[in-house]
Amino acid sequence: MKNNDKRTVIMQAALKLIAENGFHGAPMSMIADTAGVGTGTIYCHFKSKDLLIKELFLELRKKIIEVLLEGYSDDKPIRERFLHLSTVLLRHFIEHPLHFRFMEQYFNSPYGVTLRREKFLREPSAELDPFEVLFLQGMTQQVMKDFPLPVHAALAFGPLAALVRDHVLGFVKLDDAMIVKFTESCWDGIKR
Amino acid sequence: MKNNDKRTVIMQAALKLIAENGFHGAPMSMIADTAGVGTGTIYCHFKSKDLLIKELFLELRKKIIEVLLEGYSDDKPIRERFLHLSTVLLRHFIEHPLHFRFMEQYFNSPYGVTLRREKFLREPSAELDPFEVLFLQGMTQQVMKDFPLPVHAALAFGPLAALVRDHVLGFVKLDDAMIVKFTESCWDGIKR
Amino acid sequence: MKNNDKRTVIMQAALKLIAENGFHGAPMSMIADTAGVGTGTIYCHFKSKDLLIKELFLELRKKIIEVLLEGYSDDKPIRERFLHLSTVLLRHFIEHPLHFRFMEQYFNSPYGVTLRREKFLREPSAELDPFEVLFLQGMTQQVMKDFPLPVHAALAFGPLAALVRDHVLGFVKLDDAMIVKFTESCWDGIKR
Amino acid sequence: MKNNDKRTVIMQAALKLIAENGFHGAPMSMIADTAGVGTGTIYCHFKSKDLLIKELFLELRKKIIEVLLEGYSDDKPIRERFLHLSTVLLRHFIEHPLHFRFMEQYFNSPYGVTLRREKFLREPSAELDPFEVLFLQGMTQQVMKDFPLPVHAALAFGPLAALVRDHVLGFVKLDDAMIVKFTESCWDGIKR
DNA sequence: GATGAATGAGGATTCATTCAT
DNA sequence: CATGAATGAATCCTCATTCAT
Repeated sequence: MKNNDKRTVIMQAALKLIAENGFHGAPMSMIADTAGVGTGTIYCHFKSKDLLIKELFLELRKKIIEVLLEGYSDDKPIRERFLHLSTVLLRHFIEHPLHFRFMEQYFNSPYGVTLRREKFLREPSAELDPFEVLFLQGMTQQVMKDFPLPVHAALAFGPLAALVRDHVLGFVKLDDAMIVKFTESCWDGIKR
Repeated sequence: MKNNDKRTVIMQAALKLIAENGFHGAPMSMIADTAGVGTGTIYCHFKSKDLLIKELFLELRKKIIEVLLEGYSDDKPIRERFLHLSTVLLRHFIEHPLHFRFMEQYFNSPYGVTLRREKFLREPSAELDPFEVLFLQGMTQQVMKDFPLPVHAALAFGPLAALVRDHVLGFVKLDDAMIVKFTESCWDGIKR
Repeated sequence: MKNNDKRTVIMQAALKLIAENGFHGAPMSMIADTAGVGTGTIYCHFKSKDLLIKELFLELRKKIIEVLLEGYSDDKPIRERFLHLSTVLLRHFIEHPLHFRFMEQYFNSPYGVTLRREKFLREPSAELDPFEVLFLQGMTQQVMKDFPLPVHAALAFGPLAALVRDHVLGFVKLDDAMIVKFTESCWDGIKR
Repeated sequence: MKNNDKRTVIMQAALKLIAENGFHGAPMSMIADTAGVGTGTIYCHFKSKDLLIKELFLELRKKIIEVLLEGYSDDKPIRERFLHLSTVLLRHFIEHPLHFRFMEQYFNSPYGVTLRREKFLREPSAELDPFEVLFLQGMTQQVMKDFPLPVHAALAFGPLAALVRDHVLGFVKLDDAMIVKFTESCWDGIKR
């Protein structure tokens, strides 16, 4: 437990510093200070800065997937499912701006490129994420436009990421009504 | 002419390296090597790395605005204008992947945040970019949904940026038909 | 203990190199080499070159003040006190030529000017150094000429500094008799 | 004449910048800018920065010697001659603070050490400067204390340099009465 | 002679990582 | 496991000097 405590505290510190200052604005020594541990201690838990970042990413992603799947059912209509997923995701990032900022940094960096490349190259048999399943079904049911998956992803996540960024920076204020209208607009983009 | 030659060659080298490796993956020494000049030479033309980056950004933006406004007229219908601007922008980035990658790095960095903040804080009287004018008119004419400008921007640029990123990384292949269908989908997202 | 060892060793190296070659003839890398440590190590103990220099100065000054006040008493006659202070100071520098050379560099640089300015501008209530007290009392008792403090300082320290410089460079050889005669000559300059 | 113009203008610029900022605060490019000439031009007139500095020093020294010898006669009594030389020198530096600051930088640097060493090692037959002649005669006539030349130099120039420094930095204000009293005090230090 | 763009060695500083305690 | 002092490669930038025009 003590072990896990330190580990968690280090990840929190890294999350905060990287989200606020970027990878290069978060030296290991600063992460250690913020976490209240010695520099060397980080290396007891993570083999390198790269791996610390990668693990942090995996954890945040895991959390996101959990949130997305909470109360989610494949039985409901495509549109409803899309709106549910989008809304939940949007709310999650609004509530956890540091998570969003970190993920943004991550994807917009060699890490992210590698990740996407791995995803792109994976076996078709590999597990799909809920959005991918949704898009494929949506096209099969002819409810959604016929596009390659990355295009659908772009139409669905692109606006979301852009909007959250503006929100996090304080350029827009998003209330519930706006969130609903916004996700419906995203749906308008992909629906047939 | 010679003067401008070196300057241009340095900017090209910086563009390439920053686009491919990010700001921190493009040391001045590497830029100099790539440009085939001495390290000090860069400082004859740009006072600092920051200013080199800033000038590069301004140049690329200027070029983009030129391209956007070429053959653009305020007289045409909103939808047509939106499709024109989107298509031109999309094509421009597809043809100049390095420009896109650079702009992406730029916006996703303290530089970009500053820039957006300045734009956000500016006087309402200041000049609007063509997209902003378009959005405002679209709302006035009740052709487009009623949203704050940042939301429209998110719905319009978000997918575009996301798609170009995937294209640049080789995850999608965009032909003309796809481009048309894609930009129309973006329009579907913002049209009333 | 180990900690203090390195710190001391670094300061000694800096003292030697700066005394011999000036601030600009003592790069951090050379100081590190001389001290037998890595370059980065210096920055574990001193935040910057400036601060290393400043701390070195403060340490040397502290040592000098200690030496000056050892066996010094305000009760003795002005002349005797002056001769005591001058002699002790002269001997100290002769025994520690590096200290002298460093102090000289320091005072003849922006550091020194700042220092003198601070001293000049300080509150009259602030603590005076032993020489200043001596000069003021000397004038009150009408044993010394009536001059502003800086003039007395010039008459007292000017020759001393000039002589030590020549001694350090090997241009004069100072034996005990000469030291006595010299300090008495300085007294002749300021006595009434 | 044009030739000489540039040369002079460069030396003036170097004098000003070095006096104000030290050798390392006066890059060749800055000297060129201040002088209103191209960087390369300096090298048409001076083979290197070192030589520019050395020539500047020689010129200033020449000027000083001229001023010292103006109206100076070996026939007058020692004391009068000393007071004349000291006063003239003091006034010269007060009127030309940049000259003083430059000379100070020069002497307090490897240049100065070299110079003094050369002077020290020179043939006894070589020409003596007026002060040296004066000191030797003063000792012969038993008007002055019996000291090696460097000690007399220290007693005579040390206070002067220290005082001018304080004056230049604005720490003392020297009027005519003070100058007289001060040089007499210097004489008190060396007279028998 | 005059120019100033070009050069690259050199200097201060940062930071991921190691290792002795 | 935890620590944090030590390390040195890597980075940005400066500046004396050269040389083609």
